[in-house]
Amino acid sequence: MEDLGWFATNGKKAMEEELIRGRDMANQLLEVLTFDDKSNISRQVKGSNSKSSKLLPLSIAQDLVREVLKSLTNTLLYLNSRQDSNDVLITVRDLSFSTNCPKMDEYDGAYKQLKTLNTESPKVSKKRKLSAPTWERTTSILIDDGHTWRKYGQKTITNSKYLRNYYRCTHSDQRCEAMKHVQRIQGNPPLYKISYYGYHICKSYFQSNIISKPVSSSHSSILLCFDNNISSKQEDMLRPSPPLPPPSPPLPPPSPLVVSSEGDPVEVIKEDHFSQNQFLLSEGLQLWESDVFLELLRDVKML
DNA sequence: AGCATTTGACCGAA
DNA sequence: TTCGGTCAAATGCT
Repeated sequence: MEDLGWFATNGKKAMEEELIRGRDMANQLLEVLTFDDKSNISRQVKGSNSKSSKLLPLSIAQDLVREVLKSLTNTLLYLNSRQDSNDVLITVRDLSFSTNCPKMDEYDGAYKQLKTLNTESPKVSKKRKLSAPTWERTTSILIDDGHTWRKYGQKTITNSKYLRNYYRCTHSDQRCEAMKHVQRIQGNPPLYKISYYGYHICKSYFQSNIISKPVSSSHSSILLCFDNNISSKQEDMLRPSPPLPPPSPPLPPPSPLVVSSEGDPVEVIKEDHFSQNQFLLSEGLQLWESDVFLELLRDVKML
């Protein structure tokens, strides 16, 4: 429960920093979007050997979007990790890019009970999980959430023509007990309900945070743990996977939240068998066109 | 070989 | 008894 103290002390400041960072990123994004692509591309292709110059505007913009999303998500996660955050969930619901919501179990009764189920009975427990998810959202597109998930089951649900898919963090071997359920609740336009249970404590979670490459160096040093939930699998599909760097320096202890860093490709559920973690890479830019994204930008702009 | 997915079976809750 | 969540063997993929 000492985390509560940490949270009370640092939460507000951290949220403030996150929001500021998000605003900065949004501004940068705006610049990129209004940039003359052609001239920019030619300049960059010929151009310097600076790190950023290797990126085409599209990539830059994508990175910025990720940063914005990360920032917003982090803030929401902060808010959502407070006990009095009932109203925040409404905001979260609207943030279709948002992600898995790792929460301290101290804050989350549902998770606590789930954890109890998992840890107190070493034998196989097939108890039905609590109905209250840690985090829930409804979205028309399935966004990579920064974590890799392993599907462990699917069920037909009564009164629903769509299957419900069950996923758990691939790092369950690290005692990471994060899980998520994905169910399509509407066909056309597609609408998915995603429920997250528990939070990530796996290493990759920290790693992804640390290897995150800040677009703007000025705010890159925020030492918070958040989870932006972008599946690495999707990342892999987007960019030929570079080897992960060695584990980075220790982060603050069982941190409340975590930021993952990279890629926000669109996560797509297969129409037919609902196989998860299938992503439309080339459609990463769907983000740009989606109402959700525009709404997101609007929100950031208003900060 | 190692990891992810599929799928039928099992189990507890309602 | 039904339903939903999970397990685990079989299978597929890289």
